[in-house]
Amino acid sequence: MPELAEVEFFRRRWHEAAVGQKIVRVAVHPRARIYRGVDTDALTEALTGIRLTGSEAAAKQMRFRCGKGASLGIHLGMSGELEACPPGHEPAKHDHLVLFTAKHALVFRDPRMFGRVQFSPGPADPPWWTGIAPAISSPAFSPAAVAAFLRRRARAPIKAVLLMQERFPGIGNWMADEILWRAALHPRRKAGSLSPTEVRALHRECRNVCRGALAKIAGRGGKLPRDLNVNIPDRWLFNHRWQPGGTCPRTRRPLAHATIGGRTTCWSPARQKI
DNA sequence: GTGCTTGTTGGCCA
DNA sequence: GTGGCCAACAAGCA
Repeated sequence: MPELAEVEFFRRRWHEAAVGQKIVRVAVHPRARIYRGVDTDALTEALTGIRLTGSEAAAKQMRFRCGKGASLGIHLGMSGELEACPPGHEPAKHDHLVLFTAKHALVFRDPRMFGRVQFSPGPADPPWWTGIAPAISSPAFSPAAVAAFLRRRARAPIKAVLLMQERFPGIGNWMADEILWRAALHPRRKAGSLSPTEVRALHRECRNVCRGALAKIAGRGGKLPRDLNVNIPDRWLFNHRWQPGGTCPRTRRPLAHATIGGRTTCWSPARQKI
């Protein structure tokens, strides 16, 4: 599920519940795949008794700062979610990491375990954080940078290219479809075939969809919505893409589905032409 | 049982 | 060496 804006939504859940609070107990499922490469004993020992001091999200990665600069990294993978439960929460089958404070149990739940926990004990920025590409909202995400990337991936379908985190950090399957739909680009178009005008449209809609999704899903700056996706307007493709017999909210014509770039893709044939 | 699923990675091949 | 494609990872759901 989680792409850029959902990640921010879940980050805020933990942040608002627990920043400033001390972690009094840590519960881990040590053999869960989400800990691949992480020493869970060391993680438990390092986190117990220290305070959560802040958090950030970048692309699909979250970083929770604790104690004197240690970093807990969380990637939600395909099915991960974060929740702030009452402090008496009993970890369930897929609750692979639970941080208990006096007031909450911070739960990382992930049935499919494509997610990942990382930990860096020192104050230095860990490589799993510094390696994230410049945000789509940043000046480094320029039309020229997008054009250069599309030239390098010229033969790949544009849908597949939008999923490449090295240039489009935080974009996932539904956001990629939303961007292409708004830019009126067929997902099978070869990346190298876009005109300069189309590249500018793609760049613009990347920014618009990121900004809009953050505002609707994570309540950007304001109050955090109670649930995911409840505020996404019906004028977005998002609310129509999985409906049986779903229609394009702009053309009112039927939507199409196919596997493109290895992923299920939805588009509006009346609007997005090859 | 079958065939999906909003992510990432490594292996294979052109 | 580069780029593109695909299976694998694991569990739940229809």
